[in-house]
Amino acid sequence: MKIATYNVNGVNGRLPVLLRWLHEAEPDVVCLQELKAPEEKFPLLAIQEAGYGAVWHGQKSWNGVAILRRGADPVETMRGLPGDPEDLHSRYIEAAVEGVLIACLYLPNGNPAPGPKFDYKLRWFDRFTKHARSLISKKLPVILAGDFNVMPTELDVYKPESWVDDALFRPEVREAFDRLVTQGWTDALRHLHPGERIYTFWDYFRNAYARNAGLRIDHFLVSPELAERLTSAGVDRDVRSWEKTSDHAPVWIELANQPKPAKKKRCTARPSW
DNA sequence: ATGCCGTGGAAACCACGA
Repeated sequence: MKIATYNVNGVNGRLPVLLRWLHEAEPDVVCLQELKAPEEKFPLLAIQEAGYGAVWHGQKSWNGVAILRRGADPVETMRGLPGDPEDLHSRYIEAAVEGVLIACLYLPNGNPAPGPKFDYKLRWFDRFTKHARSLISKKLPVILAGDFNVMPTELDVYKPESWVDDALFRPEVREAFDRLVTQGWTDALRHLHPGERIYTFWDYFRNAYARNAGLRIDHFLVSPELAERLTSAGVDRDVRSWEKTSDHAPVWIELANQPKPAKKKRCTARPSW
């Protein structure tokens, strides 16, 4: 199973790019962020014609998240991050696909920092971490995928020294990411490519893509049993060079099919009592 | 390194993004 996450930066403005990439990459599941479209303007028909079912949580102008599934509709299990009824941003949606719980998130940017937007980011992160705790404690296969708006380490930034005061790289945010991962999640891209420079975002200006002045901010965190099933992971960075493209590139992981239940073996171990 | 580009929405500029 191939699962992707892609901050499209406007699902309607980006529709030709999205459809071309779906056709070429053929992911089984896709988490989208920054739809920038209200509920009724999600391009369901075009996505269905491309062979995907979808659940989405839209919002006028900003934010918006969706989960696509090839050949069927995802089974939605939650929309909106729990923990604050006052928070109306569409930044979280969750669905079940073939026994895997997929959480699609768009964590707040948080700039300028310090300030109210940064405070909101930290509060959102805290709520998300609480929810992630409840997911991992269920011992089910879970994937947290999306735009986390965090570079976890210096390796994830083209020029770390110029980002230390930024809301995407400040110590509070990196520490929050650490606390989350420490619950038992595996950062899939980093796990399979330790020490490698991997970017998922390049600014539109200053020729960032050509200079490879990038950031790794789109992540896959997988639960322990899925970590064992990881076979590969990567970034479709070429998509970033297309016309009218997003400033993010699609990121993906592949999971081995669930191993068939082992044949029952005679238990040779002694009972512990 | 400062939103230098890009999107969406409202009103020919503004909010927002990272």
